[in-house]
Amino acid sequence: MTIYDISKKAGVSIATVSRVLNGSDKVRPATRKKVMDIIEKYDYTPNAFARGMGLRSLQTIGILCADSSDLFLAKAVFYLEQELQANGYESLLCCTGYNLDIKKSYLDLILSKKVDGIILVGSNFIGTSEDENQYIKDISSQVPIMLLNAAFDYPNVYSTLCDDYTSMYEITTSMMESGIKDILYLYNSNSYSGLKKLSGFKAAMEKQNIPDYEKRILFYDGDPQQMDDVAAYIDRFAKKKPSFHGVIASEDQLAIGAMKYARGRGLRVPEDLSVIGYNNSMLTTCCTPELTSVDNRLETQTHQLVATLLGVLAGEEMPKKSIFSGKLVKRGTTLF
Amino acid sequence: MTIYDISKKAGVSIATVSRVLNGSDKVRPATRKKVMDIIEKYDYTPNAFARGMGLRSLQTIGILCADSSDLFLAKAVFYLEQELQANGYESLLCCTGYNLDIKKSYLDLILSKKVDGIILVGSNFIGTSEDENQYIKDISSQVPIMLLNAAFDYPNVYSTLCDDYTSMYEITTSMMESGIKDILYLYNSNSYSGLKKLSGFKAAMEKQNIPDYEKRILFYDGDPQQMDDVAAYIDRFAKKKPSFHGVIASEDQLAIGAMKYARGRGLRVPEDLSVIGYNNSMLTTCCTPELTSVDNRLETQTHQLVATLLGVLAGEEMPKKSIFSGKLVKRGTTLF
DNA sequence: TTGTACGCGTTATCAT
DNA sequence: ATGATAACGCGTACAA
Repeated sequence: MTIYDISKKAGVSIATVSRVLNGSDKVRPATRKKVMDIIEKYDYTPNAFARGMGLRSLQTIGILCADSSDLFLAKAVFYLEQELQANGYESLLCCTGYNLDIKKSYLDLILSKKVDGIILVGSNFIGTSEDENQYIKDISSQVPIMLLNAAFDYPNVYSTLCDDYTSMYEITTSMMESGIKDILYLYNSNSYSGLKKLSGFKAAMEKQNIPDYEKRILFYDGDPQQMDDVAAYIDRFAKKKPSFHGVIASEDQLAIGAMKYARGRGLRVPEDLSVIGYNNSMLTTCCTPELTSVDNRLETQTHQLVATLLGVLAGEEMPKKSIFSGKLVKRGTTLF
Repeated sequence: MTIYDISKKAGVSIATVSRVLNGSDKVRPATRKKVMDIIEKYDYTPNAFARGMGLRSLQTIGILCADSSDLFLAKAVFYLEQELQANGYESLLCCTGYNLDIKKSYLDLILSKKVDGIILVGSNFIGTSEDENQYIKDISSQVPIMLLNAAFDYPNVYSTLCDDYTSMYEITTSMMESGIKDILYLYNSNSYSGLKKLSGFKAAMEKQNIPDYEKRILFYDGDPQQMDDVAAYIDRFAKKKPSFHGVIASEDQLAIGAMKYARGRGLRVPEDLSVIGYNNSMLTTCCTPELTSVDNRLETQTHQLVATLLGVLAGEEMPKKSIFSGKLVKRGTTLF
């Protein structure tokens, strides 16, 4: 069934069928009904490829993320897909892994599929050097690039993120005000967001003139899903480095690892060790006591991101950068 | 840049350019090089829509799942996307939710985008009645339908799954052999897989002639991510119904809820209460003690599913049903 | 080995 | 309001 077949059976031209299909108001109700009847009778659906060719678009957005099974990224992808779906767009998902070169090549690939826009999910797509981000500049001329949880200032690149710096500054300060000044900062990513969090922690420490706080900054280089490895890593650190009575982690998974460490040492949480995670994932309610964590308003972010994208595609001028503040969700691993 | 521009600049016809592009061997090396140089010089990429029209395919597979942020489904989607990507296919992701009518409409939608095949991720796409599954029959004539973690016998429908019935039968039997006969079975889904698990449990119970075991079968109707609600639900059950010293859950999340229940009651796990989960998700290592669970070999399943799909698309005859046995991963919540 | 010409199914631009 | 027709860019018989 093609538009020609329909037009013939309905006794009109293909132009009229096309008008009916695309809801043009310049068609007589009687004609519309006649055409619609035939369309429904033969269960006709326009050919997507031909349609894409005419419209230069298949109403598709490319979603790139390093690992869609990651707790945080999976939720982001889910929200994004829902929002896009609700607005008539399909989602082309592409999991790139964390290697930069592979990311680049996938970006080219997805671009060749003629997507209307590209969403880069997670701050690991943005590096610190101009050089690392060149690949984004290269493609931004072709389609709008949306960044979730990262920021990069460049034409046709739009950023939506949570103010991780301030969140981290505030929770660090809160913990110090509760009396715990020797805080271990545990992180595992030097992504855009990862570095923002780290500087938030540092700023809070310096504000309170905590000496040698850098010695309590610990980078974990393994798989964060291996909680036991995280725990063992902290344990090794604890054996020779300065003591600590609080842990702030850049991710809930790492915080869970810290709780495992505490349990292994016979330390009570939160009495002997306070712990704060980040992302407010479902893990926070899986452990005992439940984990205090930072909610980075992912759903708000994804909603705003898609709204911005739709605006851009409609030719409107949209904000280049949308920042939301995070929110501390207090549970059982902290005293305050 | 179109194929015409390239052909003109290279001094050949578009047919030759097309041949070079598609790796035909019927083109002289010198000509190939000449064309390739121009292509690279102008960074030419064929228009995907026009290409799709000619080939009647855009090398795209539709992946449908109820909720891509679900721990299990997210991992499945991730593995699938990786496998497809590695074989030159893109993934069109579509999250449908659990409502049947919505699933149907999304299926039509994704079909209209001319995907080469459709993967239904998760057993919730298959109902018990013929009527519920009619929508699958309707579309199976158009593209191959791949089922992950479910089975349905129909032309052009291929199933890949784990033998949940046997897994559940075996772990139930194991727990009984360890001395625990009063086992609470906790589940939250009547999907294909959910019912298989349930009958595995029942069969094991009947085999050992356990009286009144049905009274210890508990259906939880809420959000499984709310561990506290699960715990409270079990607690209410425990107050008036027969006692139990073991819990087998159809999902890790429910098992975590059971552990929360135990902690609330002051019961020791596993001394006072044994617990087994299902899916072997990352949650198993987040709790204390770590959760014994069933690994349903998701990666093996996804690998096989994609292999089967590729075979079908290549016109080969492939197995209609691939079943893998599960594997019990013993951790700290069981005595055996 | 290479080129010509047509088909693919739409949308868009003109006339009418 | 409706129709005829020209793009759109590529793949591919078929011809050379």
